[in-house]
Amino acid sequence: MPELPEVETVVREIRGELLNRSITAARFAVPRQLQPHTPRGLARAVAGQTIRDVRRRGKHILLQLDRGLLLVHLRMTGRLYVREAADGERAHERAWFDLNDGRVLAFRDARTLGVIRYLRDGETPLMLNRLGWEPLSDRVSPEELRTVLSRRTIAVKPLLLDQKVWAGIGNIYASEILWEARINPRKRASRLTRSEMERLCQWVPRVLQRALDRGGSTLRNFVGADGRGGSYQRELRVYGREGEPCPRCRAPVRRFVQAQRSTYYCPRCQNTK
DNA sequence: CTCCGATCCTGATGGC
DNA sequence: TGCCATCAGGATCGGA
Repeated sequence: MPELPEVETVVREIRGELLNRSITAARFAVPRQLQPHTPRGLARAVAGQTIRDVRRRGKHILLQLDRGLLLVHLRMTGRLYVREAADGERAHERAWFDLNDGRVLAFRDARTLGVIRYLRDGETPLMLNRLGWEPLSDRVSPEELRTVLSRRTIAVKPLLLDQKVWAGIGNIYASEILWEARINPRKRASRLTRSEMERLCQWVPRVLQRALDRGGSTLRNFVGADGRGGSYQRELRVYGREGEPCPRCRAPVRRFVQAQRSTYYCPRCQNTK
């Protein structure tokens, strides 16, 4: 599920169910996902604390507790939702936070690449403090972007996946953003023209906001916290559409691999060398 | 610093 | 049906 629009959707869905509930107990199935904590240590740290706020930074979900922050990163296949304890486990659940209203905050993650951490008050790990701009709330000028990109020889598409630039963009929206901005995904970041940087600053928030408005994208039967899933996947312009006509110029969409990830683009309208 | 590739995992899918 | 290769919405690590 999880790029910024999907993570934000999850946060909005679970927020109301978690605010002012307290965690009575917690259990964890995969110790590796908790490092450097142990399952017992983490359970002891959060038990008895009340959830005061639920928010997002980049792709991280942050639960503000009385004395610290519970951080959840969904990575590739993680999902986070509240269910009735009596309903029983769903497939691949890896962590459970019992709430004082008889429900459970469950973390489901088939590939177990997701991460759960507890940060005591004042503790800010590299994970969080290296993150870049928040796309929906930080206004970024082309000049600021140019400063950040000046020494980056990496291609612009993998650059968008670098969370130290903008935090929250993932593989789907990177392709979508570059299609909207008509930028060649292979172009080196430092070589973008002034106009391309302007378009990037415009389209990064626009694409993510539009996806958020639709509740995010749901691919391969993954669903959001409430089990309904978003609808934006139907509106993806190029991602997953190899061979289909570009919605702008009808040229066939192409797929190729950059930094071990698929990139989709239109060779005609994004051919700016 | 920046970069690139390998790596961590499991499950779904498609070809034979 | 079974087997195998490939792919997957992410991020970190080590070496160059």
